[in-house]
Order: sequence, then C-alpha cells, then structure tokens
Amino acid sequence: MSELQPPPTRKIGKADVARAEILSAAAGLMRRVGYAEMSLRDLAAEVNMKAGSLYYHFQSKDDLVTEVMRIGVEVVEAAVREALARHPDLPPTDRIMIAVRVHLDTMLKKSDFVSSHIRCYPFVPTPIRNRLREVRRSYDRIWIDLLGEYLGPDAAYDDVRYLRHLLIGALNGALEWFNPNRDSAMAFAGHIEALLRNAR
Amino acid sequence: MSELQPPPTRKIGKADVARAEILSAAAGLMRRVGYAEMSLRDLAAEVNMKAGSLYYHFQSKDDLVTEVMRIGVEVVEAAVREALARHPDLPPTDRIMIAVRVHLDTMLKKSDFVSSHIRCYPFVPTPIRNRLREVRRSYDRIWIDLLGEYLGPDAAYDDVRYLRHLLIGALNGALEWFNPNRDSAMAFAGHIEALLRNAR
DNA sequence: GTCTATAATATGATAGAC
DNA sequence: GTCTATCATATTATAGAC
Repeated sequence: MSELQPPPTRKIGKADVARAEILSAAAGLMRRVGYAEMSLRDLAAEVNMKAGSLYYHFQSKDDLVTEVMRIGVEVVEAAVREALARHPDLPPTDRIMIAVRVHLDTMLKKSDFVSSHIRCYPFVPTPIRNRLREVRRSYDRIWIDLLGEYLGPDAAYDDVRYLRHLLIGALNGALEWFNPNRDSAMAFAGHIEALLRNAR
Repeated sequence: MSELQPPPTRKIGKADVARAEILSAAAGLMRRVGYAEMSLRDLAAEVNMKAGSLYYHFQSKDDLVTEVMRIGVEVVEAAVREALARHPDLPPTDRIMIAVRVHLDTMLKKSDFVSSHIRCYPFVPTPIRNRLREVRRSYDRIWIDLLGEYLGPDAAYDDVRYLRHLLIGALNGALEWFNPNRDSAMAFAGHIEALLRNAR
C-alpha cells in the first residue's frame, strides 16, 4: 500500500514498517468496532505488541485515529482522480459513473482506511473532525465539479449540494448492506446510472 | 410521545414516567456520542439520577439500548404507514415521495429514537442487532412493496433491492450533513423526486 | 424508586528497564 | 523499538440502606 510508505527520500526502517502495520490494523478494527470500542490493548495485540509500545509511534490514540482517517480520504481521492484523469474528454454522466464505480470499489473491496473513515466520522471527537476538514473538502471538490458539469452552468449552488449529498449518501450506505459474496457493485452502480441518465 | 406509554390497560405510574424519560435521554445521547461512549453515569445525570438507579428500570445497558433502537424503527414505520394509508390510490411514484418525505421528516426533526438507531446500528453488538432483525424487516417491507409497484411486476428481485438500498442510503445519509438552519428536507426530497420521475 | 457504596474490570497514558 | 509495571480514571453492574 503506497500510501503507507514514508517519503522516498528516507530509507524504510523498522519503525516505518511497524507504524504501517499499526495503521492497517487500526483501520480494520475501527471499521468493525468503531472509534470508542477500539482499545489500544486490542490493537496492540493484533500486531503482536503491548499497548505501551504504540506510544513510540503515536503520541495519542486520537493522533493515530486521525492518521487512519486522513489516509482514508487520500486513498479514495487519489483513486478517483487517477481514474478521471484517464478519461478527460468523456461527457459528464460518464465521468460521474467512473467516479461512482471507483468510489464504491475502493470503499468496499480495497481499503479499510476508507470504510473506517466513513463509519467512524460521525462519532469521532470534534478536534479530530476539525483536523480532517481540509482533506475532506478536497475530495468533495471532485464531486462538486463533476455534478456542476452535469447540471450545467444555470444550476443553483444548492442543487449541486443536494445532488452530491444524495449520491454520496447512497454510495456510502453500501457499507451497511453490501455483501461481496452476494452483491455486485457494478449492478448497484448500474441503478444509479439509470436514474442519472434519464433525469436532466 | 405515544410510543413510550405503557399498555392502556395499566395505569401510568411513576416508574413509567421515569422509564420514558430515561429512554428519551438515551436516544439523544446515543445519537450524539454513539453506543460505546454513552456511559450510564452520563445518562443518569441527564435525568437527575444516579447510575445504579437505572437498573431498577432496565436489566442491562444493552437491554436499554435495544429498547431505544426498537422504538426508533417502530416510530418511523408507524409514521410512514399512516401517511401512506391516507393516500391509498395515488400512483407509485407519488406514494414513494410520501414515504421519502415522512422518513426524512421523522428522522431529522421528530425523533432521536430514529436517528440514534440509524447511527448506532453498525457498531452495536451482534446480540442487539439480532433482536432488532424482525422490526427492521417489517419496515423494509414497506419499501420493498412501494418500489416493487414502481418498477412493475417484471422487475427482478435484485432490482428492487438495489433501488431500495440506494434510496434508504441517500435518505439516512442526511443525518450526517443536514443542518435545519440551512437545509430544506423538501428541497432534498425534490431532487430525489426528479430522478425517480424521469427514470423508468 | 432512588440512593450510597463498592466490586470487578477496562481504559488511555507514562516511566524506566532492556 | 518493545517490554513490564503502574497510575489515574472510567466503566457496567450489584447489594443493601432508606
């Protein structure tokens, strides 16, 4: 996972590996049990450590949690931006569908960082939410731009906002029902596409 | 709140009032801080009690939480069923929009029971989720029926499922962005309506 | 019905040995 | 870097007085 690597100018040491393992394990735990119920003892056990050792890598539980969630937005943002960059000239609806599929796929199959962010954000303490505001805004901007093009220059600001919230809500909701053994992200995306293509 | 009253055959005593106050306060706390972070001390303080006193009314924290969440589904189900019963002969799209508006309105403005259920369900222990399965199924059935009529008798089972998850996800997502001072539930519902009317 | 007091356990965090 | 040991505090739950 490239997002967990330190800057390439520095050599990857033992601490970097341990830190990355802690972050991965924390993302998985947070997604499953939530922010408050993820104890540092349980987390440490998952990476064969003792709770106190985590403090060599992170100053506090909230610092660790913030880092997990920050990586989450950055992962999905990078995935969506890359996919869109490969198809710069498609019409708006097609570009939205690319973003829809990549968002779903990253969240459901690829990254506990993304899913733990989405699930835990509502209950995380305010200081953590504040520290995440900027990265979240940056990802939102992708959708604001995509939907702005879709609705056209005459659309009201709030029209873009409501449509964005509707879409992101539908996508993130999949976290609560999607079963990889039974469900198809592409089939789900197809239903979103049908609604978007016929409207407007 | 009629849902908090005991069966009408029994007189409403002091215990019933206290119990109802505890449940209301718990719903508010759960919505704000989540299942794990709602301590029984904080809850007791909100109703001017001590933590131990709660055990006169409930056998355990999880029993109390289950009851709060059970009431949540029952409240929104009753509201939607009543509204639909008043317009039995409208076309499917109109009936869906009635359900959309009542679901949004109940969740956002009326009931901490509904919103705490939606927010906390993903992180609540499995035994609690099992005890809620039946009431949740009952509410789901409303939407399965509504969307089944909308898509017509030829629609596949999964088409109804995906569309239902999409819709409920968009609605429940409002819990995370809706600001009563700034946003309009009706405007949001309007965007959903535009998509549904033009599709199919 | 609600209180006080407390048991039993868990938590985030720190200090210092190795 | 990770450990052990521990502090200070918080948690759910219970027992018995009032």
